[in-house]
Amino acid sequence: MARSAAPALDRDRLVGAAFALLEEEGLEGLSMRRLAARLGVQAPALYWHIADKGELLGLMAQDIYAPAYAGVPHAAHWRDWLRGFGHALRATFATHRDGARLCASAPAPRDRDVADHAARIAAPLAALGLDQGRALAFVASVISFALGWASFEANGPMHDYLDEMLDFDESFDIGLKALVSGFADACPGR
Amino acid sequence: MARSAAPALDRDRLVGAAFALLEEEGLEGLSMRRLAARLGVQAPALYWHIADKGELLGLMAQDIYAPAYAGVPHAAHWRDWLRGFGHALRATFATHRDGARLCASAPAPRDRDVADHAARIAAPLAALGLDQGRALAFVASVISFALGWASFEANGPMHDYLDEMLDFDESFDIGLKALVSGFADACPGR
DNA sequence: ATTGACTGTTTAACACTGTTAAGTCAACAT
DNA sequence: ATGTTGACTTAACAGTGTTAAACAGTCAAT
Repeated sequence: MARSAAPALDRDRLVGAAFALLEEEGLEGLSMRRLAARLGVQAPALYWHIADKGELLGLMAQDIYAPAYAGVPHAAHWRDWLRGFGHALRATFATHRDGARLCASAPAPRDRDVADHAARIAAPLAALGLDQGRALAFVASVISFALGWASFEANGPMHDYLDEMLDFDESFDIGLKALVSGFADACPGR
Repeated sequence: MARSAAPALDRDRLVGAAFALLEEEGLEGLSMRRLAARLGVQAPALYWHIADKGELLGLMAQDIYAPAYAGVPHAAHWRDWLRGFGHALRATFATHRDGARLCASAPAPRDRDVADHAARIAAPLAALGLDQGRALAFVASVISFALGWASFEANGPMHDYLDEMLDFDESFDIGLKALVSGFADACPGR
């Protein structure tokens, strides 16, 4: 069972190299052959460790989302948490080149338990007194906004267009604040 | 100058066929060769009419955005206009298969006049009394939200995940309402 | 010690992709 | 009749994700 021969390649090293390649070459340059070359190996070897490129992108997307969830500062109200989450998301998208485009095009894993996954997403908000339905809807909204914004911002020519007449950071903050504080209307009490 | 030989191919027919192909095969199946085949022509012939695939996608994106702008019902307040715009956007994205992903990946045209373009985007809101800076920021926010939401929703496995416990239409509406009504805070007077 | 299984990788190949260069053929102007 | 130009074809390049088959190596059992 436990083999002693060092395989020299595993999922983690693979994903790590993929991120390094992404940083250097962008999403277009992230090809299986180049990734293999960087790992000193032939392309088909990668398929021993992952099913296809989609799975690789999925793993990378997970590694982009995870720190966003983890990096939300402690919050006393679910609205503060959502704002923190939004900013954390945007920050993570910005740290990895083409991060938003990657997350937008990465397929979600398909073997997971649905209810479990949803519960995990909604957990931080549920802990702050929000029912799961609203929690999911709000999180989905914030993710959509951050993802859409980052895609928008990452669109080269579009960026140059708006850069002269729009402060991206400030405008994102305005939009996020508006979105979250607007949730109050959809929420009884509080 | 005016040739009488029917060229049989022009930009409009090209874009039209591209949309038909998109509907049938999805964004992945939208290749230059397949598009050419559908037009009864060889692939390189397309390059007589467009510079590259990016330009084709850009034209298609324009044809997706345009009816969204045109389809916003008359509004007395900029907030009503923004809500109408958001819904129109989502409707257009939904009309064309992979519409959101297409718009997210299509490059913006690069020869246009920046100020002019921005002015045109902000015009409907400016007419309702909003200064151009805020108008651009708000429109960008609504586009980002709708785009991100549609990308989110179009992500197959993710959709199946959330479909059981999330009403996409209703949740989008909640988010959009929240976003737009939240803009009031960023706005003096009104 | 030899066999057999299993892991991890290689080589070769398939069916594609976007795109360019060069050639072709009709319609027009001179 | 000649040349120009518009619109297209054929051939090709360099690259893509992915699969099948072959091949080392290392392990467990015989």
